[in-house]
Amino acid sequence: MEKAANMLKAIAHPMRIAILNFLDDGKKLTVTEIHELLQIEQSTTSHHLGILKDKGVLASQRDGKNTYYYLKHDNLSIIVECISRCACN
Amino acid sequence: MEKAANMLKAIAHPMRIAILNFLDDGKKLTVTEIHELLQIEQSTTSHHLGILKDKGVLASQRDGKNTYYYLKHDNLSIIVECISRCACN
DNA sequence: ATAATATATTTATATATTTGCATTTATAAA
DNA sequence: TTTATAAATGCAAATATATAAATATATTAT
Repeated sequence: MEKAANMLKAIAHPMRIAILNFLDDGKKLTVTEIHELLQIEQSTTSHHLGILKDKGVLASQRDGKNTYYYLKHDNLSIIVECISRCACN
Repeated sequence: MEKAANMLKAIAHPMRIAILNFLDDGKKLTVTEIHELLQIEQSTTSHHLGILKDKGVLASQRDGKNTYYYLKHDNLSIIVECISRCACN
């Protein structure tokens, strides 16, 4: 329950929800790609990704200079989708 | 997206997840019932319920001296269920 | 080894959250 | 009107979080 709260807390941030939206369908993106897509500082991006990874929301995989981040559990997309729907009224 | 983040942030707390677990299947509980179930202060309970209501997660309905709280959207249970499953590994 | 690029970490500051206690408001019963 | 019960609010201390800037580390190419 504590862990569930920490995962949700990690997700519950506009930037991080935006990141998760980019990572649906098993997509894998690098820190730089995300930092360019979201137009936020590289270090801030890395920090957010670190939080998501630390709390078990994302996993990462290094390939040369790049680190690819992706959803650790496919169904986490459902949460974002579901909350977005609920938020629309 | 901002609102979705706020709803998630409201949910993302151990006590509040516990509250939502009690409120599945359209159940309605009073502040006192929840405060006794969770063994936390009445004011703390009320505060948490206020946050959940303010962010659109719960709704309330007064009946005499009691105020009943319940899920505003049935499918919010899914989020708690889903995150709990993901948190289990 | 050096330079270039991609990530990660550290640090400092600002801001927000949690919690319990004391108090207040609202409703019902005596 | 007074009393009892239920819920909400204001306050303060402790704790946690967000952000950006600067710095550090890792990897590849020259």
